Amino acid sequence: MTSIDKDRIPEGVIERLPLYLSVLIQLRQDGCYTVSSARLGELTDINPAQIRRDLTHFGSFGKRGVGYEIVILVDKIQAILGSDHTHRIIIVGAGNLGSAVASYSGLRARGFVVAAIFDNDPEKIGTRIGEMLVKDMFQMERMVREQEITIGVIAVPPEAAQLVADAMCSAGIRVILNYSASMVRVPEGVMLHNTDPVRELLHTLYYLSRTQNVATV
Amino acid sequence: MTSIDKDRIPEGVIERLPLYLSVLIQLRQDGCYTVSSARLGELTDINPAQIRRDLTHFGSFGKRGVGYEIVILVDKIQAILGSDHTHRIIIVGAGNLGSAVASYSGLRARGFVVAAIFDNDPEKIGTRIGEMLVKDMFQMERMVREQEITIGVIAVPPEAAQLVADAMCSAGIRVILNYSASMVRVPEGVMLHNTDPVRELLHTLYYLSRTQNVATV
DNA sequence: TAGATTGTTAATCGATTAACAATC
DNA sequence: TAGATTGTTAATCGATTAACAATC
Repeated sequence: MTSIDKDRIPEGVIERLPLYLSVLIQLRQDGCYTVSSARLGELTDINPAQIRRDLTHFGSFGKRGVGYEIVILVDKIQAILGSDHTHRIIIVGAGNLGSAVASYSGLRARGFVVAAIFDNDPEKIGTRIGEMLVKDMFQMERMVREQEITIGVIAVPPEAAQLVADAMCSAGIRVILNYSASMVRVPEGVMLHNTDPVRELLHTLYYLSRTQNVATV
Repeated sequence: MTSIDKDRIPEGVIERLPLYLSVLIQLRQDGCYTVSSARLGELTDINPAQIRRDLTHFGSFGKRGVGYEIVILVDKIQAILGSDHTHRIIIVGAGNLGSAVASYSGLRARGFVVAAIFDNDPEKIGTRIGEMLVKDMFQMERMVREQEITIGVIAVPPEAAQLVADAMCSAGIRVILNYSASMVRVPEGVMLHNTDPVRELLHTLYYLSRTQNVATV
């Protein structure tokens, strides 16, 4: 009835774009030039019609009879997501989890650079993770403000998670990826991803106990 | 039209159950006894009507005019998911990522026990992660078979991920949680979760660049 | 009893998919 | 031209939500 939110994109579409991107980048590495929606569908377990429809929300990037040129599609999706330029992120927590995130090879490959890692443990401050010095937590707010960093990763024990989240929010962080075992709350306007790995295991457990076949995710 | 898959449960429902469970366990810890769907809705950012509807797929667990008794609901959801008993899992990869997963406090709390950690690096084999000895990768298959372990976590560098996945599948692992930066393929019947943290960052990036308000996830 | 909240129906909404004309 | 595959419409499907009677 209204014509206003004509170009609102369904959340599901946005969730699938990064998946397409992963596969496309892999294909590009493998030396492919074009890919059809049918092939993309195989690789992602997503219906080819859906892939085509998802993409048309943003334009028409393919050639009929041919398929999609991979480098073009990569560029387009990156532009849509805003990953066509580098994003600086901070990590709070220099334990195993923080170290794992910091050295995660997928970060750099997709345009994320770790600007700093913070901890409040005197034993960790000053040590190195890869080539990066662990900084004192009290420097976090200033650095986020000064360098206008918008993305923060929480990699601390559950007791400390909410405190860290609060500090991040007041410093101006706009996206938080929370890896701690505890759920945190953030003010309106801050985007929060509670990525609790166990939650996924539990989800899968349901299907395991029923011995059903399920699409891989 | 058909009456056969009358009690098929939508995937979305199963995905939300672990979230309800997390919140309920937290509430129980805080000393609460009952909770209404309205309150659960606030805590999870899910519509109360949806919560009630989700639960009725499995029975009616609440009291009208009162709400849900937390301990009962926790039990019920755990029974539905199959997390009412302990599950043994293995981890392959004893680096930072594997160590982080192994020492993740949320595992034990929700019924998962790390049965073993494997690596193929001689420098790591024999060392300890927490109280657990890192075992040689070549022992993995036998142990999985003998102890009938069904859940495996991949925490190795991307180059090794597919090899590890193959080994797990042939050993009889039925659920794989892949934390490596590379996508793996598994045979039909094995449930795979590619949990690529960067993919979530990319997804969120879209909303960041648009400065839209989005429900937290 | 009055107030609250569930369980459940029915309506809405939106996403997925099949199908096919357009076109490379 | 013939074959392939996109872009797009229209149909289907399923999930979300509002509303309310049941009942604690």
